[in-house]
Amino acid sequence: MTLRLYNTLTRRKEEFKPLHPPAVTFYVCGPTVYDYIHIGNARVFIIFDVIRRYLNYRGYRVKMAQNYTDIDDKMIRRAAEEGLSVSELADKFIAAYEEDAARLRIRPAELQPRATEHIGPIIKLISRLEERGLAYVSGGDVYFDTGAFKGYGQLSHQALEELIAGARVEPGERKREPLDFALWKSRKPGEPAWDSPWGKGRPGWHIECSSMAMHYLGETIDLHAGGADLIFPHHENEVAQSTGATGKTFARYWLHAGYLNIDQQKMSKSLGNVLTVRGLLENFNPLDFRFFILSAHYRSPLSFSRDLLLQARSGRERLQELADNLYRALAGSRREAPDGGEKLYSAIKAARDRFIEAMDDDFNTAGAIAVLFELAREANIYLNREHPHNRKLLEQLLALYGEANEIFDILDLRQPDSLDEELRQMIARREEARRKKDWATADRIRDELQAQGIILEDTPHGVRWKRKTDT
RNA sequence: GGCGACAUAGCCAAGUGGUAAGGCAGAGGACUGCAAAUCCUUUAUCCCCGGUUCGAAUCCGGGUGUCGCCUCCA
Repeated sequence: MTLRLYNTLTRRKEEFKPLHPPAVTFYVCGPTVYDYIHIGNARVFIIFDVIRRYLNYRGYRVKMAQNYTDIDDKMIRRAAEEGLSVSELADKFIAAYEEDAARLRIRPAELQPRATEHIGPIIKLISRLEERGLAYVSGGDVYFDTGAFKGYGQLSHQALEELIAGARVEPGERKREPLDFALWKSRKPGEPAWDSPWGKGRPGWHIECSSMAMHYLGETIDLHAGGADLIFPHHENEVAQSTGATGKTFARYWLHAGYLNIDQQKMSKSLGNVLTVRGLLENFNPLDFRFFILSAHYRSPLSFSRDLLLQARSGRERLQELADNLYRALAGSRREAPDGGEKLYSAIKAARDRFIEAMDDDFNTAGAIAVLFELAREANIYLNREHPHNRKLLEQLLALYGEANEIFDILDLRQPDSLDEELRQMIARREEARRKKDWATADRIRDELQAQGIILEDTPHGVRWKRKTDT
């Protein structure tokens, strides 16, 4: 089986062939750290977190870099508003990002470079472009000469003339052609600045990603990813700069995540419909959000609403319920207990194959999740029927869900924790009342427990408790 | 205006030539003192009109609708 993925550059699904397997180099455009991240940002980071984990699962050794843009116009503006220096602002929101990402179970990339810590390599890259006649100085600024680079528009699949027709020039820019973009911006009063061959100034947005990607991952990287709105101009410009400087392919595969929409519209600051991760997590479980994100294909637009998230939660809880029950059953399981025959073992094997098949097809997470649900039904049937349970079978089931969870991270897989002595006694007293058919007492105790966040379920195999999930 | 994506049951959603996965919600049933969980059953003229094909949700053409990029934006 081979992994196929959709490459924005060619607009088709291609077989994934890294340059130096099993090594894979993967660059993801990270946040500009001028504010808390919103749930649309979170979608992108979750998706590429999952893709990266899946590649590792498939035996690749992924080296991932995700940058922090800690210097640009938005940073400068926001810092002024907050009364902070640009670097203080960056520190604040990098810390906030790390907190949010951790709560969403996004694993940090191996490399998390900051633009301001790589001014040297950035300047070197600009110089290379200058030497090759692809950059020019105008005022104190340096611009990329898009007209001099053959192949501009290859990623966004736009003809140069069409792009020019739509392009605008901001006041104060000194570029020759509307599509040219700043590699280096000369210092304005009060702005942070670094020394350079062109005088004091700061890097443009696009050059930092090219520079850091090549600095850490090499001049040709395997995967480059980001949100769909980065295709143009950001990634187009990265292609131009990097290929322009080295003459080599910059990124072999470009992956782009679809938008997360609210009210049928793209979420954006200007529309005022932004929901931050912090705001979301005040009311929702991070795992429900991950599950929600993974229930759609990563390239499709996805609508967000409270209702849809609640729908996702109900589904996720079914899988969580199964996982908890498997662990509970494991505690009382025996090696020689009935395992229901070959049927379930082959169902587990088939599930693993189909899971991989779905994920190999351009990371079809929705299809892969469906496999987990189908196996869940088989597993539930077994859990309801047999007692005690066969240890080996339970272990194999848990192994399968464990593998899937190592990629998706949508379940809490854990041994059941224990209850306080007091609560245990309440349950025992209720059992006693039930034996005496004293339903009033039994129900009163059940209500009391529920008030303390403990939900009781009377199953054919005895009473079972679980903690009420938050939010 | 240019480029592009999408349109599958009440809702979400997978599915690129062989006759519609999965989830949520609903209905009925089993189990249960009740509840919960679970299991069983049940819900689709695949946006419209043409065409190609023995056969199309899937391919082609034309509509209609929604969204996006072309400007900072994940």
